[in-house]
Amino acid sequence: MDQVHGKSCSSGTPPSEEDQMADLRRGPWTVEEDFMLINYISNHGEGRWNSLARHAGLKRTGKSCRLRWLNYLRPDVRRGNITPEEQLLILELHSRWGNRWSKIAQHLPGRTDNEIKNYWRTRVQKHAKQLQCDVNSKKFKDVMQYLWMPRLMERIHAAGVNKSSINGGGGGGGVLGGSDQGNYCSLVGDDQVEEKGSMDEKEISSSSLWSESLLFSPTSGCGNHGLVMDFHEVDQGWCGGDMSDNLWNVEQETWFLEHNHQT
DNA sequence: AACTTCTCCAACCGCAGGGTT
DNA sequence: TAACCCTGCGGTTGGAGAAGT
Repeated sequence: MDQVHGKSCSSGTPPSEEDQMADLRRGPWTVEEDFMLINYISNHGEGRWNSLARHAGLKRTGKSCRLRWLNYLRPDVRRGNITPEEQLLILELHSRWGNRWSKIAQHLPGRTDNEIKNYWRTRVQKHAKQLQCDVNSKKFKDVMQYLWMPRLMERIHAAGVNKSSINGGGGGGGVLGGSDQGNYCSLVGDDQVEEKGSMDEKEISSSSLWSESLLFSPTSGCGNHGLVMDFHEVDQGWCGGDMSDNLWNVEQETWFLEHNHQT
């Protein structure tokens, strides 16, 4: 399905600018195109994408080349499943910045804004839909804050314990369990999206978030903030249980919403 | 096996902002 | 300072493959 935009220029006179535009390729990249782009960038570096596209002999727009490079060909692009750490960070940063995908991506080394955006749309938004709430609603933010993020932290914690090499943190931290100020949960509260009194970017470097996450003690994060958090009557215990893939649990989340968001 | 529906993600589009002429 | 170009961002789309019937 090689799509070529419009007519192709016939032999004879050199192609006009219009013809060149009309001859631009669109759609999926071929191996040859990838090779040409990689080769050119390795010799000349990236940037100035329009002229790069011309000089590399690619019948693509500069935009297309840039996108292909940044989202796919760059050597440091990470592929594969989003890890719990990354998921937690995405939820966390999205709660702070909203759909600022590129900004969020800066804190996930090797992940592209496109990938994070896709993750959000295909997983998180879909799940919000299942819960019949808007991703920007208080309800949804509460689910994120009180269910998903603790679950993720629990997973990370468990994984860390299994590896027996958590950075000296260990138990008791209870980042989620403390008062409302300054703890992990507070980041998601209210309708904040953007940096009022903006925290310095350094302040939310991934390393600080990791350490916060790893300090979390699963049992301490549950019963606080005056919210009803006793899920024992719901299948699949809320704290503990199978850590393999229970981030999304519509039943539990519906229960949570029913007991905390009666309308 | 054939068909339909769903999911995921690569790639496109339009727009905004910044730099240059 | 207006016009143009380039880059980057966020939203959206379309197709391939997986899953379901």
